[in-house]
Amino acid sequence: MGGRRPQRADARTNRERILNVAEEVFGKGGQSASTEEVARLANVGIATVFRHFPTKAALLEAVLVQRFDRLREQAETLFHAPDPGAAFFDFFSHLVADAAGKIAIAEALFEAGGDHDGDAAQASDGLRRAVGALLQHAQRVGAVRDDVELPEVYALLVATSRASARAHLEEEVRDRMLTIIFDGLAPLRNARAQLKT
Amino acid sequence: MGGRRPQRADARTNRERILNVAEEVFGKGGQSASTEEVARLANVGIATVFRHFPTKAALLEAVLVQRFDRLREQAETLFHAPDPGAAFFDFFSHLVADAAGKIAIAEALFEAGGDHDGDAAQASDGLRRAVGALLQHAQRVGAVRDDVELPEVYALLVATSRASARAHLEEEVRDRMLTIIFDGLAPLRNARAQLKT
DNA sequence: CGCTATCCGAAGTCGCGACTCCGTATACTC
DNA sequence: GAGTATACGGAGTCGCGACTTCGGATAGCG
Repeated sequence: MGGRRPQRADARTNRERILNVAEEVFGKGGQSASTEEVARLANVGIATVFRHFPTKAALLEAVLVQRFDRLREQAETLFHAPDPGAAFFDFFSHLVADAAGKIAIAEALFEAGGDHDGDAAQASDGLRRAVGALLQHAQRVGAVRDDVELPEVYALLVATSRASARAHLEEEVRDRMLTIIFDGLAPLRNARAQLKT
Repeated sequence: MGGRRPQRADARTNRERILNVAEEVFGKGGQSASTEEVARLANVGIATVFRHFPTKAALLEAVLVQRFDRLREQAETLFHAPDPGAAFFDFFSHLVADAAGKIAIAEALFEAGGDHDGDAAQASDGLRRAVGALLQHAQRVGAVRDDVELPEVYALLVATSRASARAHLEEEVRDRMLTIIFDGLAPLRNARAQLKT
């Protein structure tokens, strides 16, 4: 008994292609993009999609887990960067730029902050933790104000990601937006506090 | 001929009730909330909704126009406030706080920035212009850096509004997020260098 | 090269939500 | 208070998209 044959080669490649196509399709059209379009662009029947991913939600979740994990790994790579300040700001910029045109990802990143459980929420949490570590390192070297905490920083990260996810936001405007936020995160604000009195 | 009777009283009140209920329903559930729910909560048949607003999109647009116009009026009220700096920041905060739980409005505010035309886009544009005026006034009195422009400020406004539109964002975190942005918008970035007088 | 478990695609089913039809009810006119 | 245009509600229709079924193909083992 138990003589289970291994997965067939074509099944494996199909699953992978579906996942990649789904990332693009959901990225461009959001969660409301149709499963049929994913199948068509992957040169695959609709049934094949559902065979590999029992529901549309499962497919979306698989896409998200893949993406979140990838981002988390990138963040972890920067844990031991020589300049933690640059590491933090670079990762912030990179994530926001990366979100351009990735509607579903940005949305999910956003909602996963909440109550939903499941693999995607778990992966999202891992990313959040990694960002938290980057933030702490940056604060330790004085590149970021000590009095800011992860929740508001992450909220800003998510908000700007979502903002650049949809069209109509030129790269230049996005950068100027980030400049403002980065200025707000920088320390030495108290120069003004003394003035204000 | 031409003896068109005026609109009946019950029709007028129904239209108004539908519009108000729709604002709440779309606010809470986003654009994907069903027309049938609007009808039910308004104590009205589905047909009545469609009689007043030919399509769901038209209903949504009516809601948005109402909301955008109201916000624009509030902004215009502040044009001649004694303290243009406070006026700008207060309006920013107010709009973001107001967006809490108003999913559809924040989303639409966002997308209306783009190519869509129609009444909603026009109303959205009016709001944007009003914010631009507040910004200029604030800059004129030195409450906001001179080198920021409307596009990035508006993008930040929209992004934070969207962020607080959905659940999972406590009021405190929202305020801390705004503090960071406001600090980034404040002038005197080089004050610590020259300790401005 | 034949056998079979595995995998595939096309053509369905099914439910949901936007929108319509029509007989009934109600506000307004005289 | 009778007549009529206007408005109403509920029971439809219709299309779309998630998911299933099943006969046919194909990989991989011997």
